Amino acid sequence: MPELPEVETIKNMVKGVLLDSIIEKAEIRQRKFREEIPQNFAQIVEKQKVVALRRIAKYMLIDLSNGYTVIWHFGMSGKFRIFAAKPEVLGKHDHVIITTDKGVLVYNDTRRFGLITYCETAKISENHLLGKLGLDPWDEKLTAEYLLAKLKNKKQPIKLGLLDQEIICGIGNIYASEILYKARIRPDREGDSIKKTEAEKIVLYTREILQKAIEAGGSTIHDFKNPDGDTGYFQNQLCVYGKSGERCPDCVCNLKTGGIKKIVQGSRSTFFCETLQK
DNA sequence: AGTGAGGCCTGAAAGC
DNA sequence: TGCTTTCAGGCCTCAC
Repeated sequence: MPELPEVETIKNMVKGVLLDSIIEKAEIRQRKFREEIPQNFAQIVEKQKVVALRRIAKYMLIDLSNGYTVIWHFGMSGKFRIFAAKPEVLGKHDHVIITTDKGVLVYNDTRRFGLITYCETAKISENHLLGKLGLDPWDEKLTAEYLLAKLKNKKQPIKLGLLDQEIICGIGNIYASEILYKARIRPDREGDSIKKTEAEKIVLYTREILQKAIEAGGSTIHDFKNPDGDTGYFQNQLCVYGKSGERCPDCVCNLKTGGIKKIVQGSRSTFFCETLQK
């Protein structure tokens, strides 16, 4: 579920419980996720101080005082809740409970597509999960030229190019549709058909949309909840995602054209306006 | 090498 | 009402 803005929201909200705290206990009630939680996970993190919280792509990183970093991914349905003390009653999918001297984090992940592991902080760039990731949206190396070079000879639709975490990392299915809408580019265009001015728009709107989404606390389409139990608000600003048949906000045409279209690409839904996106 | 389909899991919502 | 099918903010692996 969570894309970059939602992970950023989660990171900001767990700061109070995690940053500069001492991890007293890591209770693992379920180990089977996208990767199994390592057997010695609790041993690695317990009694350590949290020295930094970071986000890389859709991963949250927790840097510990012993030179290890916890790598946490939320998959489609992962979420935290924050408590002052461990709740007496836990839910079916409350899989991991982190107790610090500042509070308790309960990790709930219905579908278990998330992932929790660790690696040496110094070796993050070699990590198999993090090492191959492309540029962060705000990396200054992300330019129209970079994007064009990555899209060269790509016959894949541009929408799938935006979802490719080895090009730009952090964009997910909602924001890919939104970015292409703002850039006025049809999602089914071949990657290598993108012109320089269009690549510039993609870079610009990637940053703008993700930034606005972070400011709104992310998007809640199905069940995203931040650690306070609240939904995000960016869904109210979405232009096309999930709105097939409706009129897009900037459209000059009428509904006789059928409104916003939904197509399937790479077995995921894409939404776009046939009138405005060329 | 690059691409598309299928799979991992569970539950909500839609369809019949 | 109840059963079946479809779909979901991600990502990996396997065939071609």
